[in-house]
Amino acid sequence: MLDKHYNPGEFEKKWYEYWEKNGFMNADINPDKKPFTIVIPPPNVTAQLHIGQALDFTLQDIVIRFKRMQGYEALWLPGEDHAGIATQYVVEKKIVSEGKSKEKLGREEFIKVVWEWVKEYRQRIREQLKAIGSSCDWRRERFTLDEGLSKAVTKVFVELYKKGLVYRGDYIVNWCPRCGTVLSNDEVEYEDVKGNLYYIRYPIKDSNEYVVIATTRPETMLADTGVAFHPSDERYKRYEGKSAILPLVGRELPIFSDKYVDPSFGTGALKVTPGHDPNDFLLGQRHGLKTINLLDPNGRINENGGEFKGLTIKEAREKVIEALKSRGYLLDVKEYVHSVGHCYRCHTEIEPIVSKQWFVKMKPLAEKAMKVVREGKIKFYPSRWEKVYFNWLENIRDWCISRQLWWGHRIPAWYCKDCGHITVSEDKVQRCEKCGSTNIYQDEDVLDTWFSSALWPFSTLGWPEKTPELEYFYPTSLLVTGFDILFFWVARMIMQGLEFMDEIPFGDVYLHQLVLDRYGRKMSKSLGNGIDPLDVINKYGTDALRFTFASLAAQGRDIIMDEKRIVDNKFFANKIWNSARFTLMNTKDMDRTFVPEEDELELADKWILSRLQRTISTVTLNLDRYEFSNAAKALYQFIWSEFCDWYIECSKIRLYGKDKGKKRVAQYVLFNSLEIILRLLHPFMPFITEEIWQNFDMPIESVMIAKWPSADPSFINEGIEEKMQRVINVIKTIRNIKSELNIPLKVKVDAVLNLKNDTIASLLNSKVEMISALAGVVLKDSSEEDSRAKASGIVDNEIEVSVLLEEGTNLEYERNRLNKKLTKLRSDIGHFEKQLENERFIRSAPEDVVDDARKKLKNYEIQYEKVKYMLESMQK
RNA sequence: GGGAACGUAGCUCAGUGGGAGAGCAUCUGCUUUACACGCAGGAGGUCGUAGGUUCAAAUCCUACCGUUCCCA
Repeated sequence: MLDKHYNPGEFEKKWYEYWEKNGFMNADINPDKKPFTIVIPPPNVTAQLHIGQALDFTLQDIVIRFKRMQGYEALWLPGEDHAGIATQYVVEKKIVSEGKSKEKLGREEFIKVVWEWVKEYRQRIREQLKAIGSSCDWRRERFTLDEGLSKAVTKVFVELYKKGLVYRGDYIVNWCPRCGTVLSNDEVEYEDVKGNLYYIRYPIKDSNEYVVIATTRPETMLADTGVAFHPSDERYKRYEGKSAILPLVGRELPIFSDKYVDPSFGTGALKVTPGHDPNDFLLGQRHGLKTINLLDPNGRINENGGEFKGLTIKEAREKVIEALKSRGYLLDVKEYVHSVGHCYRCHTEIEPIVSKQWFVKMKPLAEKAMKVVREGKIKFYPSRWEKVYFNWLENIRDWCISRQLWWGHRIPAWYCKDCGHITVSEDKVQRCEKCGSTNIYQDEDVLDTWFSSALWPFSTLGWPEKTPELEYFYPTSLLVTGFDILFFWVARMIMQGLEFMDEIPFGDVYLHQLVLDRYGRKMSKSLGNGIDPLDVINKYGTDALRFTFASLAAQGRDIIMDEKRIVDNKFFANKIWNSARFTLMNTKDMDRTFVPEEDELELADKWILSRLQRTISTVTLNLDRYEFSNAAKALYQFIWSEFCDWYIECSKIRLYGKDKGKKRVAQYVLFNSLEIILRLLHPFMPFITEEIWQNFDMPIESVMIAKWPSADPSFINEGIEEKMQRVINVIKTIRNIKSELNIPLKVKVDAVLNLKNDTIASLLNSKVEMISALAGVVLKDSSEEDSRAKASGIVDNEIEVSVLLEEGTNLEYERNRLNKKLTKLRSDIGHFEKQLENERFIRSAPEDVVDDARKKLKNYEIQYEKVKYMLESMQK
């Protein structure tokens, strides 16, 4: 027996264990079934899961449970990501707080400590995934640093190198001084920072003239190798071809023109620093300028900085400004807000530097990746993301993949100290492949984490081995992730899938929103506004959280997460719980083998079955389109406003009545409706549906492996729905009248129905019991004379209902009600009269629209007359 | 500077050419034996602004105002 209140904490864990023990979540190669595969976006092992990931995994689980019930061999492959830079950062922070440092520990020891961290957090993540209800096949769990996956990474690197798509070169890259590594362009976040614009005088060689240059980063002047202006800028034309003398340093700088320079910025003259600015780097390449690197690997000014050697960037800036000022070069300082790149992991300001790094040539890969989306082989949901995807790929630049970290896949490249040759190989290299020397060493750096996650859809299935799993489950069916990693991850998976599998990695990409707090702010540690999914689960239950996610997962870009929404859905779960409790209480004695004949079904039975079929098709259709919120809304509306509010209430008459034959028909419909509801609801609310299912002693051992209901159109009956709606409207009209007159619903009043014809009469006469029970009335024969005052309402053109009033009832309320109704009808009539008076409307609008307007006008006119008559007869 | 969105009831959002919708909040009345985590009934919007297209615009077009995100 079910408790009066829904207490999710009491059963959630139990059912997850039950599913796991019975292997319901496992997927195996099965030639008789079609596969449906999702690989999890592997969470970083840096921390436990946050609410955004809870959303991500909930949506995946909804789809995977749906597909599993539909009969697919549904594989949801779980795993975690080693997250190179991020994990190294958090572990480093931890050991520093313990008074240690990674340098003191050394590479090998440090990596050991990281593995300990990884072990702990992988376990935490697993537990959280289970708490959310994720039905993953845990036997297939993977980690990006697993042996097999590492082999895949090496193979991809080597093959791309052989194809010339991976190369090593000097280029301007983003360097994070805190992490001590370079980053890819995509790992840099730009932010407006308040700074200054410094106006510096650059003397012209062999003259008394000078140009003034404005810069936000005066310290980089030490590495200046040119001065530029816009070709059309008359102010500087005469200096073209001359040289400027770099203050403090004395180096000669060629002066030249280039369209890149913005004449309206600062003074229109630009100092060019190819070694420390990405745009200047390109400019320098175009004009053959020297590139000077100012920084040593520790982030301090090197010998190229002359007197400033040994200082950090920040210190150097102050000293340079001081020197410029004291030597008369600094003319002005103005406040200025400009955009500065920050490390996406530790938020330190990044330094553009020129350095030798490994890159992936992106253009050829990008072409193919665009093609498959253009041809519709990969579909984005919502589709507008395709534009963003194309925009990025069209402007793509080469991808810097080497990282100066210890934690990650070591770059499989060996340098020969004798001949300088680079040997790139999948196996450990002992001698230089060119000169045979053993005087070689492996690259110290590791690969960007995203380089390995780009292979995730096939490396997790066994690639580079030709496994049967790969054959069966690849390409995967769906990828669900946040739009924030569209470039980092989604696009790169598409490229690598096409390059190495010769096939797309997935057919559908669903990009969900980001979860914001209830004020629409991003959740962050510094704001302290993050929501821990486990807290929510403990408070309201997993199913309430999951249903909330589903309801909010619409086409918008954000999800505003207000705890109130979760509370609402906990109430919904309680409602479901109690409808099941009611059903259980009232079907204990039922014979489950009994199936009623069609003519035994009452209006309400046929109605709920018809509505149920519609709900099945609505939910199925919307899940097929990944329209989670529409599916959730359809379920909410059906369960609460139709099944509970109307069907259960109607069924009570028979369930509590004496007629055994009628009772068992109601039991049949009630039980079977609930059973279908449980199946439909299961992907959204797996725990409560399982708990209820098990209480009903169903023949199938878990709702999770029950079949997804398929809509049976033969049960859909518009005529029945319309009839039921009219009965409902009668009841609502009576309730409305009573409420306006302050008569409590349960106080029975006498009422009379005025019906236009026999068809209506026979419909309503058969529903007298229902109307009496649900509206709280005793229906009187309309032919009987009754001198009591009446309060009447129009249900529609053919049905009028009058409540007979006791002596002394204040009729003022009733008059107000009718007058309000009259005003409404008058405006309705006005609207359609106006429309129909318009000749052009009659001429141009489709016939059915015109007919419809005519019909409505006529109806309103009839009703208007009736209400007017009612009012007049009350006046007397 | 380039690109993508968004602006509808107090809040969160549905609604892609034919009379403005939902949930929550709010108001009123109810200890109705599944559920007060409930039941019933109300009130609440010139659909950001201004033009245009159309017989007809929340919906299509243009401009503007406001908000957000991505890229440089």
